[in-house]
Amino acid sequence: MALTEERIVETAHALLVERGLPDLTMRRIAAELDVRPGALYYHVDSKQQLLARIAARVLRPLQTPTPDEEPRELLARFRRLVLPLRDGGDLILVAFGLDPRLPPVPGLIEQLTARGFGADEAEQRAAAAVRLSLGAVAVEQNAALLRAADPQQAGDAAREAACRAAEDRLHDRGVDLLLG
Amino acid sequence: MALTEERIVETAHALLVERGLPDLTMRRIAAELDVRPGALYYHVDSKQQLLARIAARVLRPLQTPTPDEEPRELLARFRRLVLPLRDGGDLILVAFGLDPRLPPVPGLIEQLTARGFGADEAEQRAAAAVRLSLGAVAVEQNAALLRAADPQQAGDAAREAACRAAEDRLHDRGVDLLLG
DNA sequence: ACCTGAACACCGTTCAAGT
DNA sequence: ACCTGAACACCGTTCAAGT
Repeated sequence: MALTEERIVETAHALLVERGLPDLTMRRIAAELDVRPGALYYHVDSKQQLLARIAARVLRPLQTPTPDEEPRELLARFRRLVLPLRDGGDLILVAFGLDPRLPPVPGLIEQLTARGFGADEAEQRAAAAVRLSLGAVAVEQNAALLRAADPQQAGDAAREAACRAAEDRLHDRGVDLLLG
Repeated sequence: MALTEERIVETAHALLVERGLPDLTMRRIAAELDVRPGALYYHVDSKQQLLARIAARVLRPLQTPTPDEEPRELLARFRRLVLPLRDGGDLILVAFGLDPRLPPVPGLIEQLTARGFGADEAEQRAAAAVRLSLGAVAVEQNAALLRAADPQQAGDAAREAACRAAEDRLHDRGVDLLLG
């Protein structure tokens, strides 16, 4: 099958889901596609650009908006999308640097204006909420990685669940304050 | 002069301030200290651990608390400390994964309780505010790097200042909502 | 047009051997 | 105890040459 940017992004996305961002190297992606590393650069400018495409793909489920979805539910979906990807927060952080109007921001603004916020107010609150979610996810993922690496805490499922629950509450609370 | 962990952290911190996180390699740090790369590993467990020490050093000015400092001013200082470091947000994000009670969190909690918030409430709001700041700084730094790399926008000082001002307002607004 | 082969200029980390 | 020399197993990226 011919190599295309589409296929590269697809394969890289699958690799991200399975192995996480640290293992997402150009050489591994090439190997997965049975191709020499240099071949990727005929279809893709750089790894940076490829990561941006992958991030957009990760967030694609948020682009088809469930109509009248509550702002906090939209953000919760955002969070659930990014959280399971190892170092996924870092990836999406880069993507938002590139394009601040990535999902779920436009949908969020729409819902907030529909709920009576002014245009500027809705825009600011949406941007702040996404930044809070991203910061929280990135901190949480780093903490989880470190717990996994620490032999003292590794495999402690109860502790893991407690940390997750605490971060969930924190996130909900912050989002409520920003969007309430 | 004898190589010590202290000297390594000091040199690495200086290198971070001058060149940014992407150029902060073990090999460069070693070269700066006129030593072979392997020598660092006699004093430091890993790059990861070294980065955590550097992050703590970056945040040290926040540990000596200006008495009765307004919560938003404390967070503004946090932001001003991290923002000028190239990819500094990423570094501090890792550090907070390691230790969620890094400055300015303890001082922030203290100020919030002094202003009448309950202990849990103060803790949650402080954590949320730091996560918002970190997410905002990371997004902003990535955006600035991309603008600098884009020949179309590079060197446009007016646009740069406008972006900065917009992010400042966004940050202040978010912090007010979380700490108000 | 599309890909290979091979290189360039790097990484973090380890470890026997030297002092 | 502390450091060097040298290697190991990787990176992203480029580019002449092949098809």
